[in-house]
Amino acid sequence: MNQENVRVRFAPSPTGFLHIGGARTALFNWLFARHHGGTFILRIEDTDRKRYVPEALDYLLDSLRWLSLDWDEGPEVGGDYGPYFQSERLELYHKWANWLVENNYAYRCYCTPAELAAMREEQRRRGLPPGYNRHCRYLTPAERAAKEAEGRSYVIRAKMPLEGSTTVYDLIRGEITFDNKTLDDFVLLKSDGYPTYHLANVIDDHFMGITHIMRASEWISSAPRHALLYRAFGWEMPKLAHLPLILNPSGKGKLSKRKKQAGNEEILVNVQEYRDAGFLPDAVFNFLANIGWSYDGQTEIFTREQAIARFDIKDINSTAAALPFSKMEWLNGMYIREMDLPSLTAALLPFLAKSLGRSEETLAGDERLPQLVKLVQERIKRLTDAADIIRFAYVDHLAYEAKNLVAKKLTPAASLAALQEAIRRIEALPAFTEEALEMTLRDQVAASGLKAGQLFNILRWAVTGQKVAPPLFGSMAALGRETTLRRLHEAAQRLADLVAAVPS
RNA sequence: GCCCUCAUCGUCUAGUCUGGCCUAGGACACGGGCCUUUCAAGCCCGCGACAGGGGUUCGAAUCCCCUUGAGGGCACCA
Repeated sequence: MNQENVRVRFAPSPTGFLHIGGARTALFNWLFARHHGGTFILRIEDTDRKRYVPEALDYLLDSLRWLSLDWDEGPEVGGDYGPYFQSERLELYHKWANWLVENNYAYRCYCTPAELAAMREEQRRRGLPPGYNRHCRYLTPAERAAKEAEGRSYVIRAKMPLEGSTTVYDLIRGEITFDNKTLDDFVLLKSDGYPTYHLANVIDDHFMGITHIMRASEWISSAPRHALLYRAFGWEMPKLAHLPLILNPSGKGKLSKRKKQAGNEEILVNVQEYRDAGFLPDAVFNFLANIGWSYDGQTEIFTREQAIARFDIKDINSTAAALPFSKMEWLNGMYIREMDLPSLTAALLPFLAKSLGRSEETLAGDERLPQLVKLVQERIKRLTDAADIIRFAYVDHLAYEAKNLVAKKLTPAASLAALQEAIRRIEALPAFTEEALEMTLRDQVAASGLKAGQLFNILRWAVTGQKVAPPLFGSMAALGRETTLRRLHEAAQRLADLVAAVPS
């Protein structure tokens, strides 16, 4: 095992909700840190003031906590390498940006956004590759002094080598070489005094003692820029691992925050959407761990602890993956079936409350709830599926057509007779339990020569008003003697009316 | 346009580094069956892939090259 003290970070920018791909990145970093007994750091990259969303930090922390991805250093927990908000580290960035200028690795650029836009337009029109034309790199001292005298605002750009090549080593992909000619003089420090990702990330990773950088593979192209910065500073670069992208379910394009729909299939992009859609955090964790990484190529379901024990960067895939959404549903169902009743009930409460129009307190106090939850456990994939299945227990009046009470291959009159016999038996029951109900009703089937399905279908409609419902005896038991019998009598009345209306 | 990356069932993946154990394994989905009072759950069976072409080798999914395809990047965003 790795003896070095592993320090990794997840470094989101607070611009909105936590993207499921971001969550996967966080998850892999977390697994890696936990596997090595290292440190998982949360760093907030809030250097883009235009896209900054104040509430985003709360969303981020909520989502990470929901997934139980606890961080050892960062917001709310502190640490010895803070501050963990980049907006509070501006002095550091200025210091080192200036150092780069003084040591001829960077220069001040006075080009205005308008000039740059014009330049880009020109490049586009002439079919040239986009990129800064290095205008200010070649300013004479006099020109430079003049710009300064004008008091023009400036950015600091990296002075990239014009020839040669830069090779980075990726733990997942091996060596990746870039021709330096293709690297433009990117911005390090913006005119508003905030650093760009490239500068801040290198400085912070260095001073925070980061040992491994695990980030999405969309960053591969910037890796040589970062490598060159490390070289200029004379710092050792952390080990790199670029994680495979998560694609849209269609497999076309990376999973974007905007595309919410692919055909009829819904696409859940943010972690909170998974929660709201009735997914369990453990299931989402398990699901995410299976994208780009696999436990052993055989086992689909595993605990966090098992994943931690087995996690290794070397087993991370290099191939981009589409989200297997239907597998997410299956997995969630598996987790639901594994839960104990009290946990499931607690998890279900907010969803039931919302859908059934009752308060959580009311529902929690309903003595029938445990039985109902039990009925639901084997037939839901998402927590949101439960309400419809047990809705029959929360309506005052059942709305269904009387003809549904007529069993297959039976006349209305015969159906009525069967129903009445069932009522007689149930009323005679000394104890209204699932077992007692089943025994006497199966007795009736045997004695009457009816098919089980014939009798039970009549009763299901009578008791739940639904074609599809949970198992009959359990449903009756959950409903209770009084409600069950009342509904049975109502059904008998409807059937009687039907028989009277359609004599045959 | 330029640079970079990737390429196994519809999808997620194992196998690729260290060629032979691969007539390519698992899972989801799909189809069929069993069970069964409906719906589920569970169990069983089935369908289904090494992108194509060249090499290297006694032997290639595994190594090399080319083609094709897909994706990412090319901002005073991260």
